[in-house]
Amino acid sequence: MMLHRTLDAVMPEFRAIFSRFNLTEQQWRVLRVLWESDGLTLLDLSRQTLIPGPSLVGVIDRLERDQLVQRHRSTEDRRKVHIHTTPEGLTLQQEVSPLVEEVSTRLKDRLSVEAWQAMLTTLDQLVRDIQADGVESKALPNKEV
Amino acid sequence: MMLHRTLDAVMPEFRAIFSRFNLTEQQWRVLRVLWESDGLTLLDLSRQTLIPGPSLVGVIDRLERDQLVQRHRSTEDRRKVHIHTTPEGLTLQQEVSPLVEEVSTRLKDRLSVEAWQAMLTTLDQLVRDIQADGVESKALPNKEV
DNA sequence: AGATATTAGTTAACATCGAAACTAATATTG
DNA sequence: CAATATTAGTTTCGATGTTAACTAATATCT
Repeated sequence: MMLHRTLDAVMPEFRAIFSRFNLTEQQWRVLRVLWESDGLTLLDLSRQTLIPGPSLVGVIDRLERDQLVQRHRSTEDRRKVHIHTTPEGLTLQQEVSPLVEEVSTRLKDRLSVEAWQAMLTTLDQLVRDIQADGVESKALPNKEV
Repeated sequence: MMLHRTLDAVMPEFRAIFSRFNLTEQQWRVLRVLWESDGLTLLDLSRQTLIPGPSLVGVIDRLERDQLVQRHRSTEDRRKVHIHTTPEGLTLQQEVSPLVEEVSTRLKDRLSVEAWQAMLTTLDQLVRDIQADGVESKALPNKEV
């Protein structure tokens, strides 16, 4: 529950930025990843943004509607769809990125470097542990109990 | 983003429990709080569960539909609506609580007590800091910059 | 090859979130 | 007291999360 509370406290600052540019949080997440590695497939995007597949479809729909990205059906494997940013999308990055960076830095500066690092390590450890177990129990679904 | 990732890793274990009893995460949050302090008003519930008001209306609607809680319009201040659990709701607690407890404990045991405590402290500190600023900037909205 | 399984993307149904507006009731103020 | 402000709850709209099913395309296996 503490995690929820923290997100509730932290996110509004970022949303304030996004809404100024008519972006949502996950639209930003998608664009941010695409700016690093353009042409990702939906599945890869889903993994890197932590946005579930079905939701991502809608997010991409709206980004495409707003001319910020484009869908390109793969020619070698026609199941796959690659997402590419547009010039408009790239321009947007130049405007938004500095603002996001500034808020991030301001947040980090509230805490000591050690506390921040310790928290990241702890969270990361927790995630790894759980996922290690998760794989096990998914790999052997019948062996329970 | 690390917070998102952690929630993504942690929550499925709990949802597995809830879905077994046809509960959603926030239905559980509401019931859990009500079991501690019955008859809370919607606003208080919203604050304690971190569920925004408009969403809470729907959550209560469905809990009421499933006979787990009841709405009671206050007589002294007819704007207020108090939410009370039903016998069915209380019964459900007896069944679900131990399971949730068990998973919580299992999660905590993955980490050292110090790491766990440090993380809670850090998150709490972050939230307090932000909210301190937030109050300021809301109290003096024009004085920015 | 032909049936079957798997994968990538999508759609559907339902619940929730976020922001804004709206109603009813109570409080404040001139 | 009447106009106004505030408060509690609700509704609405657009976007997202969850789960399950469904389509199209590719891979596997007999």
